[in-house]
Formats: sequence, C-alpha cells, structure tokens
Amino acid sequence: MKLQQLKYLLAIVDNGLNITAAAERMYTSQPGVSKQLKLLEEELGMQLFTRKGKSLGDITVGGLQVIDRARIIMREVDNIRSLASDYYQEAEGSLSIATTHTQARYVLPQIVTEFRKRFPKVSLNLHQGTSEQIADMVAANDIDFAIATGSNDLFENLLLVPSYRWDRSIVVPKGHALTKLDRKITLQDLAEVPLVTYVFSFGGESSLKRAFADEGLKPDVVFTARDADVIKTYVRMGMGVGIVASMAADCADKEGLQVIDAEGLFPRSTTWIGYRKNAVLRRYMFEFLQLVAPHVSSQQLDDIRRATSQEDIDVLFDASELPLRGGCDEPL
Amino acid sequence: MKLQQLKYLLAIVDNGLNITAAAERMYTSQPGVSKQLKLLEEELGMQLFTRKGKSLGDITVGGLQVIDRARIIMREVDNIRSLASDYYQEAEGSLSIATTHTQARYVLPQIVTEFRKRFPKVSLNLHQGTSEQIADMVAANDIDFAIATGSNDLFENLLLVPSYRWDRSIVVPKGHALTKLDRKITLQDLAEVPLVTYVFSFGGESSLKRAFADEGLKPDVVFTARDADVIKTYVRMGMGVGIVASMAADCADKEGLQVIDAEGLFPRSTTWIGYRKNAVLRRYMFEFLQLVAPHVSSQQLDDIRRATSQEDIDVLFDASELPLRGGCDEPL
DNA sequence: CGCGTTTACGTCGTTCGTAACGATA
DNA sequence: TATCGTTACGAACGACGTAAACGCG
Repeated sequence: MKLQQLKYLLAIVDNGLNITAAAERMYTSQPGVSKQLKLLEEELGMQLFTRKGKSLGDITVGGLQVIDRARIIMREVDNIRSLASDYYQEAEGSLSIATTHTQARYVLPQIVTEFRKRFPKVSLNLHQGTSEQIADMVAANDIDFAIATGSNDLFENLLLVPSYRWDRSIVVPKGHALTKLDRKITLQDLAEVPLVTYVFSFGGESSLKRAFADEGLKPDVVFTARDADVIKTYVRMGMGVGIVASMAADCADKEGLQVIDAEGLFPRSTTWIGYRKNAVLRRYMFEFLQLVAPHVSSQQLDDIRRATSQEDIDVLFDASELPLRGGCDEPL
Repeated sequence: MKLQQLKYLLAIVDNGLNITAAAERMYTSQPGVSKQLKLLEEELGMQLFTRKGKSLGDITVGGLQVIDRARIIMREVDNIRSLASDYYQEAEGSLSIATTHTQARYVLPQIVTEFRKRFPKVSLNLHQGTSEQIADMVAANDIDFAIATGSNDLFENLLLVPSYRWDRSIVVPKGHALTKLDRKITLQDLAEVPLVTYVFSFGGESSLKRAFADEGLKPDVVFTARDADVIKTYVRMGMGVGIVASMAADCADKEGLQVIDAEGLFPRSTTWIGYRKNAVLRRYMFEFLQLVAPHVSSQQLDDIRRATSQEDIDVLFDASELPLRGGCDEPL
C-alpha cells in the first residue's frame, strides 16, 4: 500500500469515479492512475469499485470503508506537512476562508488588513456563499476556516468557536415616518410597514420570523436579498423598511439612509469561526482566529488547540461575555 | 512522504532511537532506514531527532507531533488491511489476547474451545500478566483484546465492554472449622483467621481490604499470590483460609478443599473485554467478543461496532443485567 | 465512432543491500 | 576498538508516460 495509491483512490472518488478526470486533477497520466488502483485492489484482495464493462460502476460496501480510512490517512499526512511548514516557514502559506457576505464585507476587512500586516507572505483566499454553500466548501475540503452565523447543525464536522454577537438594525430612507416616533420602535410598528430583509436560510434568519410570530404578528416581507448592500439599495428606492445586521447598518447614514436601533426586538445572533476537527492549524491560522474572536485569551487558545470535540470548546465560553459588534468599519 | 518512511520513523522511536535495532526489526538494512529518515526530515524541512554526534539524541518537540500523526496513519493502514482481509479471508488471521491468570485458566478455556471450533484457521496468542503488564502490552500495540477486572483507569485508550460479574468464594481445607458454622459466614469470622488471597494490584483487589475496613475490621493476610492455583495450594497446606474468585474456587472440591459461599460479603467484580479505540475488528474478533460477553445482542454488537468513546458503550449495558459467573469449567 | 479503461513497453528515478568510511565513548 | 550512523555504488524494482488495443453505448 502506498500513499499515492490512497491519494489516487480519493481522487477517483472525488471525481465521480472517472479515472481520466482524476488523473488530470493529479497532473499525471490516466493509465498510471488506473494501474495504481488495480494494484491497490490486488494487494487488498478486494474490489473497491464495481465495474460496468470497463468503466467504474459504483463504490463497493468494502470500498466505502477503505475510502473513509484513506481520508483519515490523507488528512493526517496533510497535518504532518502543516506541522512541518510551521517549523521552517512560519509566516508563509495560504489561508482559505469561506464566509457570508455580511462578514466578508463588513467585518473581515479590518481583520484581513491587520492579518496581512503580520503575515504579508500568507496568501488569502476568500470564498463567499450561503451557509449551505459554505458547508459544501468545507466538505470539499479546501477550506481552513468557515465563518458564519447560526445553522450549527450544518457544520457538525467543524469545531466552532463563538466569536461575537450582533443585533439587527432597522434602516429607512432619511426622514421616514418611523424616525419620528417619540418612543422606542416595536415589532408592531414593523409589522405595519413593508419589510426588506435577508433571505430566510435554513438555520439562521427564521429567528426573525419567529420574533414576529411570538407576538402574534405577521411581517409583510416584500423583498429579500442575500446581502445588505442590495437590501439598502432597495430601501433607498423606497421599497420598504430594511432589517439588516447592525454591522452593515451603521454605514447607512453615508448613503442617504437613517438607522433605527432595534436592540431587544430580535434575538441576538452569534457568529462563529469554525475549522475542521482533527486539522492541525498553522500558527498564523491561530492568529487569524484570534483576530476574529479577540476575546479568546491565550489560555483559551491553548485549550482550543487541544480540543477534539465541540463540548471541549463550548465549556470555554459564556455567551454573555462575547463581544458585541456594531458599527461598520469600526474596530472592536 | 512515503508510508515506509513513517513506518521506519516509528520503528526507530519504538526501538529507543536506535536505527540499527529498528532496521533489524523491519528486516531491512540499516543504511536504508537511515537514509529514509534523512529523506523524510529533508522533505519536511525539520529535524525529528536531535543528534549527539552521529547518534540520535532525543525526539524534538516537532518530532513528537509528527510521530503522533504517523501513529494514526499506520493505525489506519492496519485498519484498511484488516477490512480487506475480512473480505477475502474471513476465517483466517490471528488473535492476540492479553489477560490475567484467572481468566486464562478458568474462563477462557471453554471460550477458546468454542472459538477454535468456529475458526480453526485463526491462530491464537494468549499473553498473561498483571493489569499493569496488560496495559503495557496494549500500549506496545500488538494486542487485539485485553480481558481484565477493574482498574479501568489503566486502560483509557481502550473501549471496554463489560462481560460478566463474579463473586469471591472462600476456600478451606476439608473439615475446617468455618465449614461447621450453623449460620452464614461473616467478615468478622474471616478477620479472625489467617487469610491467603490475591496480591493487591492497583485498581482491583483493594476492594477486599475496603470491605473489611468498612466494618472496622483488619484482615490478617498472611500470604498473597497472583494466581488462584497457588493460593489453593497454600490453603491445602494449612497456611490459612483462601479468598479467590468463584470461578477458581468451585473446582476446589476435587482437590481436598471445601468451598464456602461468600456471596454478599465482598463487592461484586466486573470483568470486561477491551480493544483499542479506532481499531477495526475483524469478523472473527467480534465473534470472540460475543463469546466472552454472551449477553451482548446482535443489536448491541452493532452499536459497539459504531462506538467511538467509552460512553457510547456504557449506555448499552446495565450492570445488574450482566451474567454472573460461578463454577469452574461450567459453561454459561 | 467517441469515450473511457486496460495492456504493452521503454525510460527514468528510487530503493535496497553490500561495502567502505566516520565519529563517538 | 566496539558501536552506531552516514556515504558510495551497482543491481533490481517500480512508477510514469506514450502508444495502441479493447469494450461499451
């Protein structure tokens, strides 16, 4: 058994059981991959795939188990490489982050700036998507960190470090009637106007709907979008009243909009940063994590380093002590 | 990075950082091992060992981490081989068991007989020792199953399946005064005679001392031995009253000894069978496990197969439902 | 006939073992 | 000088790529 055989095996699986595609992905010849697969099957004395004529048909039952093990092995090989790189090239490497628009646009810029100052030689890759897409990217294995809000159940193969909490804010065109209230705004007020807000993804934003439902109200959501910039644009056009993350809202006054504080109206959201279980993080990755979650003490960072299950991490943090993010472009 | 390099690396570590010894163990030449180590260090760009002149001095900090990962990798490689063997040679292989004298002498014979009937081509290796020695053997990695009583904390890297419970019995020469009591024997009775019993190992047998202490009594232990046969021999010589596992005691009448039931006098002991976490068990191994722990249903066996932590197993069994072993050579 | 896999074969790089050398206590 | 690790070198092996054959739709 050779590491390369296992690598080829996984490449075949990850390319839809197409040996040709796998070979291309591995920058090698197709017969080579074919042969190594054959040798592996011969050595193990078992079929890993069923054959349809000459093509691969399906993964066999035993094949599935072998593939699982092979993944563990290749993961640990990567880990060894990571470890080693940390010793001779502390400050070089790459960092891939998958996150949502709100984080990418309103939170990460300052963090990335600071990070680049410290690690100018680390190349950064930012991948943007919905929670579901982020989960897919994580599964596809080339992501170091995922940063998202809620929807914890989509990310069971990650360890999630809670990073900060945020409230929603209400955004209206300048001079809107809601800005003239002489009292704090209520859900009832909001239920009476057309709303513009985020699309409802699985885990996360339905908390907004529930907040209304809990008071027996039905919001009139006339438009949803995936990103705050789009929402604000439509609010500016007079399509309705916007509800967005506070981080995104506080820049609004520069754009002909006015922000109304909505603290307390909706449940607070918690944004976390997650990384794959069993992954060895490079030193610069830990520093990045600490930039995203600055409340983490060095002691806690050590504990995180040793954590193997979500519980290990959960006991370290008290939700009420997480920093609260508001303001756009405003450093914590 | 090659699997063989990792294998050599572990061999070097497991042979006291002696490359020559490692090479012998791997049935290869010494320069080959030396060279592969060098290549590995070069590829990783880090020293795995410090050098004292030309000899290896110590493992470096980074080396330790690499070694840990390498162990995981080699373990999974073994697992893949195990899986594969199960597919084409279901009933061939080997099975190494580490256990104590009592199990080896009084419990395993019937189990092994039955097992050999079903798997005549599986070669069996029985390793005998104290709990501590068994723990060492498990750590040294060539053991499939450990079977022992108590001392769970010595075996944190194993998953333990509780198998059966047993009481202690009192063994005396035929006609001894204690056999003439017209009431049930008490700890008080035993505190007044010289006792012969097992050596007190860490976890296990001190429960005997505590049973006396709980009633404010101090037993007069005049002789201890590690195995019941020795104890019975000395009892036969009149050295004192024996306290042994019931499994060992019930054969005693064939040997000029008499057995007194001691149920309730001492706390019940639970014997478990354990295997390494993350190890893939061959089919015949599961059957062996089921012979040792016959109360395990096929449903529970499936759950055990999927278990990754001790808790997963603990929830499956209620201590009070475990079979109770008495009698020597008596099938369950 | 196109797509994808396997077979065949020549080339090249790697590993292995033997032998010689170097360093340490 | 005995022990242990490294260097050197030739032989054997194994992986790779090209070219060609094979099977299926």
